[in-house]
Amino acid sequence: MPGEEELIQLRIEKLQRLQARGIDVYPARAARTHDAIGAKAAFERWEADGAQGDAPAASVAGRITAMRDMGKASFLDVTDGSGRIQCYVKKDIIGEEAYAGLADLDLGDFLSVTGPLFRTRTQEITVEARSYQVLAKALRPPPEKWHGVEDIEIRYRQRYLDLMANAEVRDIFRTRAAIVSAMRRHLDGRGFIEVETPVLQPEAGGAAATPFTTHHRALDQDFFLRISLELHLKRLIIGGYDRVYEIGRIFRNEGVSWKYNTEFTMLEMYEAYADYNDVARNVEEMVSSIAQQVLGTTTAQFEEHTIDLAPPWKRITMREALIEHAGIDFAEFRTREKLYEELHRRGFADLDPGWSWGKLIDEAVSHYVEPKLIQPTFLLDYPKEISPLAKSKPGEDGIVERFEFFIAGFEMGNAYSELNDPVDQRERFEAQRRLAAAGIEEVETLDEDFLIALEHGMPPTGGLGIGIDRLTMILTGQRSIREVILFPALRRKD
RNA sequence: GGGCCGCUAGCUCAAUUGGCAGAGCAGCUGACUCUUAAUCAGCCGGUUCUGGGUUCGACUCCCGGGCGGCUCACCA
Repeated sequence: MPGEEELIQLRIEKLQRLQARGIDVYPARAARTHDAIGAKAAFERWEADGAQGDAPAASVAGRITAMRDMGKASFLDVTDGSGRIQCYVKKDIIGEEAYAGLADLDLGDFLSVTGPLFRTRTQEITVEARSYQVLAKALRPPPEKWHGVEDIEIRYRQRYLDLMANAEVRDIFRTRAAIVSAMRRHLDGRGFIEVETPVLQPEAGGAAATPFTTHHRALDQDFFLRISLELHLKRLIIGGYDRVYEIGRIFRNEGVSWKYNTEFTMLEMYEAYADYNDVARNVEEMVSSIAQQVLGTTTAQFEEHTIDLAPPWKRITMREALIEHAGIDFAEFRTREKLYEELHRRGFADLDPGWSWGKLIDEAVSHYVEPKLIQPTFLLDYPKEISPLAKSKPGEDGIVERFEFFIAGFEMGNAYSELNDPVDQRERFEAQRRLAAAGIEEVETLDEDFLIALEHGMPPTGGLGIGIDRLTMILTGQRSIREVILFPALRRKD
């Protein structure tokens, strides 16, 4: 019979047969004494203790992931969150009726099996079923047992099938959770407090990106989904917390690619009385500590690269890096026009004449430098025009105390000695506004409410943002950000 | 948004030059009381992403549309 509809119909008929026998196919409670791994461990302990007396018994519960029918005995594989355990159902032991009932079970159903543990001839620890209980009937067939789900569209749209079929995928998201957990431990251990700030904001600031907009009906006012966490966290520093962080989702209404997802998770942390050098030390310690806890080592394999995350990481200024990798000393091209001309001469095709000097430098760095930064590297001292929230570097005109750090050639995070001079900050916002009028750059919007906060006084502060998705990519060796986001943004399919 | 590639059974994949749309897994029937990608025999299963066109004949060629991947652009 089976097309999809027929397969579903057959399962519904089985469900109805079970119900006709008075069986609750979706019971509220499950008999369960051990998870799969725990049951095996219990049996091994009993063996290690000399196998005295009766073997331990267990109730295990999980999804039926394989059935091997031998006629008057069957083997079922039951898989739960801990792993897989085999169950042996023998007609002589379980009885005629219960054995016949196996016919109404399907791959994908949830089942609880109860009985003593034993080792089969091939030494596999197995539950010898004395009884079983249906926990939930599945109406659709699971993915194919050997190849699993390979179709990328199914994997993303129906992630549960991907997780069901592909253990490596389950591991990636466990690792992601472990990364975030280790990150919290690191920060909590250093006296940072975790806070939550608004996702819906009247101004979306803290980054140069296009926000999503929405409308609040009761307030009859438009809101933006946040594009960074920065400005609210600084308000908390102003309020008197010395160390704050937030791990939160942010949203940018821009293109998607292997390294950009529409919504992504960022850690931002702010530390009063620290500067960007202090932040850099904290970053390398935190990331290497996370790797040690999650991977058991401070090296990570990413494509063909072995990444060494142990501190200290390389530090190089943007100017030095451009000299080293491109032979351009931007000190020799101090104006926008000269730099534009030089890059144009070098074959940059898509330069916009409206771009600022800083934006042009950024462009050159993206092209010449970033792909070379395979081992963890702090790229220091950015142009002021593209860093409106960072403090100027003393003695260096047009440069601010800012770094981005790179691993495997792409950006992981961004940090500054935060600008705390409210007059300077206002001028920076105004300069952004002028840039927006002159060119096509995405710019920071002026946030008057934030400026008022700054005018109340903010201590010298070091701040940082890290893309958690990207860090997870590095630590799990994944080439696409969609492989580390459970439900990546996809176009709706109708 | 541009370019390139992909879409065939529930899943994983075939299909020669344009010539009857196939296999494995899953499912169904039967055999089998220690199997584990169980095995053996038989059977069922298709809007070939979608809408047009060319042709005696289209999974295959042409045009439009959808979704996805890669890439470029955009983007901290």
